[in-house]
Amino acid sequence: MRQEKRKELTREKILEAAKAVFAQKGYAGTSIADVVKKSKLARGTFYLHFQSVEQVLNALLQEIFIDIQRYLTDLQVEALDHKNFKRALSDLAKSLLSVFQNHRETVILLLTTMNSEPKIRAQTVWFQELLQATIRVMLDRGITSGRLKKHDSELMSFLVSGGLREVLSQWLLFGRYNRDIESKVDEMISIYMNGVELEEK
Amino acid sequence: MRQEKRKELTREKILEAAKAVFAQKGYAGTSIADVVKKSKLARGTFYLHFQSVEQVLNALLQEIFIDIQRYLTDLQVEALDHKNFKRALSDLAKSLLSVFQNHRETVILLLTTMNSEPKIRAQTVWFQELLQATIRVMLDRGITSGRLKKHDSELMSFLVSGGLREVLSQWLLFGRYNRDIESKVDEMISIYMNGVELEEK
Amino acid sequence: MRQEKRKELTREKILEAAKAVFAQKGYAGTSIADVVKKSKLARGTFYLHFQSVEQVLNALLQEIFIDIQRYLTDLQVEALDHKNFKRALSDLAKSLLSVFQNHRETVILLLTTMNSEPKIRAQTVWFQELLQATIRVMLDRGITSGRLKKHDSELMSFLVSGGLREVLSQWLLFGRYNRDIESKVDEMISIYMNGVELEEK
Amino acid sequence: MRQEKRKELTREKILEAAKAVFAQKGYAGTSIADVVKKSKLARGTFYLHFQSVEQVLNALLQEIFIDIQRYLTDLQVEALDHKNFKRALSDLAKSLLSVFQNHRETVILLLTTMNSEPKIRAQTVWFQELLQATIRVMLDRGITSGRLKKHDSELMSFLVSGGLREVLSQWLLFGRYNRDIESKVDEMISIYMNGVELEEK
DNA sequence: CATGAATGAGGATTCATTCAT
DNA sequence: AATGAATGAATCCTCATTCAT
Repeated sequence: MRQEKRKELTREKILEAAKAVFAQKGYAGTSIADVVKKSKLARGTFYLHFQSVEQVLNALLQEIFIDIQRYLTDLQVEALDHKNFKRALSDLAKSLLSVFQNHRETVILLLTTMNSEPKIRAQTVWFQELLQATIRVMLDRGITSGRLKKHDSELMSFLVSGGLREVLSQWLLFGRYNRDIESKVDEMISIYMNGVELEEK
Repeated sequence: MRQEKRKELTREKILEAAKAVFAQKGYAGTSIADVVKKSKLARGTFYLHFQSVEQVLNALLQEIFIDIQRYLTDLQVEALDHKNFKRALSDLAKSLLSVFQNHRETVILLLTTMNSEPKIRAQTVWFQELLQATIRVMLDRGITSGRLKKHDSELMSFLVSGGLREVLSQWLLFGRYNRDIESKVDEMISIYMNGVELEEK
Repeated sequence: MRQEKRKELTREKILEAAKAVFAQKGYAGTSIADVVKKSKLARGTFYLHFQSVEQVLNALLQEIFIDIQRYLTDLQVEALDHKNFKRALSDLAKSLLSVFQNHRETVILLLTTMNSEPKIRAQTVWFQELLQATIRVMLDRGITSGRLKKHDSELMSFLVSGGLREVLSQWLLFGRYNRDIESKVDEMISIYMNGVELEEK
Repeated sequence: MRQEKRKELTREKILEAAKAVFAQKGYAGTSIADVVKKSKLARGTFYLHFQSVEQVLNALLQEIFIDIQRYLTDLQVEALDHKNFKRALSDLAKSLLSVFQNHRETVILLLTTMNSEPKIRAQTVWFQELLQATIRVMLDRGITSGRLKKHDSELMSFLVSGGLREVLSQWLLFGRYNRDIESKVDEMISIYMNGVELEEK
């Protein structure tokens, strides 16, 4: 029993080391040797836990995936039934942001890793697909219930997930909106809901 | 004089070979050896023209950069002065798409390369920044002229560029919208302009 | 614990291989590949122990340096206090020669490597400087004690170390004096002590 | 005829460039590419004049060889017949030094190149051999004429050439004796002639 | 379970050399 | 005679992977 704990601890060390190296050199630029050196473990030890750097990336993304998935499924349920629709959306978005905040390093890893070469892409599509599916479900419900215009909900989900991703990048990668991220979220929602064009009288 | 032509030709061969390998293995996965093998030139010849794969990427992106920049600056001028604002936007977006279409392979390279590790990011930011700057100028003019709501034009530019990028990815990377890309563009514009929420009566 | 021994053994193999290649091709002409081939180890193994051929040279010279230094400091102490000065000098010189004899290959390496390009020179100056310093100390003591003429002891140390080096080269590099090296040493001392000019009567 | 002059000029450019690169990187460390780059000529041009870096070294040493040889043969003739023997030696040594002074760069090249690996050694032995032969001839004449003690003139020539070489190195390589080289020469001669030991009364 | 020395395949880079212009 | 683009062998160096301890 104690040996298992020890093993788990070593695995954790490798993940931590990998996270640090990824942040510094980027995923594509890190070798097993890099992770081993950072972890201060022996070269052979790495292979007892992972077979490749890719697997480490996978394990890291796995962790955040579960969190995000839970949040989204939990929250989307209530959102559209709520009387104050925008308010519900705003709450959803903000709590999503807090999840990202908690996994800051991993989300950055996700952002810099998404859409790169095919092999890695396979490990990250879930993020976009999950986001897009959630948005789409909400939109479809909104359309069905007569609250939203009859737009192509798939296209709409692309626009929103893309916009969200860009704002996320600006926030986590480039340090913008460190303070007023929450108020910006409300503005985003307002734009998607009501558009930017002024009505002519 | 003919020798210079020959050199230029060799350079072109390397760029073509690189484009092909990038498309197959992704940027991060391609070695100088790969490019050399594909180009069927000698190993040493590569170093006569480039120092690293990164420089090849750079040269490739350079080409498209000039095209895109010219298009955007040319077109943005007219757009907002036009009487039919949406129509002007639609035209702009569509001609931009045709530029992307012409540089299909390079745009894919750009999409899969953007936002990856810092070193490469530096070579691709211009794309997002150019796009965002263009959008922002248009929005600011729209706001000043009283046609658009007073939203944060920077935030708005993030949303639009992000949305556009995602749609581009879906189109060029995943083969969606091969036929009706043009009609989708009009729908996108409509969403950003008027929002998705139905007015309550 | 046995693993460390194994490592030390491998290191020794590399040093031996290097010594052999140096002797055959000369330092400047030997590549890492040469040493690896001679040692029959894997290419990567070399880098586990050294970073460059230069470092190997260094390690080789280090060994002899310690021996020579010990001899010189041990012996110089007694020499000048001795009643029979020439005899003491002769003993010192001869035991120094025996050190050189024992490290034959490395001394040859030293002789062919000294005074070459700056980078290597830095690793070999100690030899000349050590020799010259020792000689100088002895001379200064001889002058102070009134046994030697008041010549510039630095200049004198240059002459003696240079002469010694040349004789060494003739002996170890070109195979001269294989038998009567000892009697030659006495003649050298005699020359430095009493000069070559006959007194006029 | 003019073409020959042009060719000679190009050859000179290569020699000059080589001299500069040798001084900076040392002989062993310079490639044809280095010399070509420094000379600002085309790669192919090098091969019209030389086949290897070694040949360039050779050409460079050739120049100084002729000068030195002439000096030595001219001067040794008179020296020993002179009434004031030491004075004659002193003159000889000093004019030799002035030859070295004029070929400063090449002599440094010679000093850093002598006694290195076999292939190069072959090109530089003439220097030591010439020096030693000259010294030996003088000594032998001195012995025959009853002016010098009956030492082994070969051994003596090794001592003197070695000492001279060391002093040369100190002077040209390490910048010692920049001013008083001439007075040091007289001291050297005095040492070799009369020794350093004080006569007991 | 953890260690780290050794391996050798493979990619990066340099260099002498050729040859068409 | 001079040029410089192209060549490919040779070297340098890193990396994932194995295995005895």
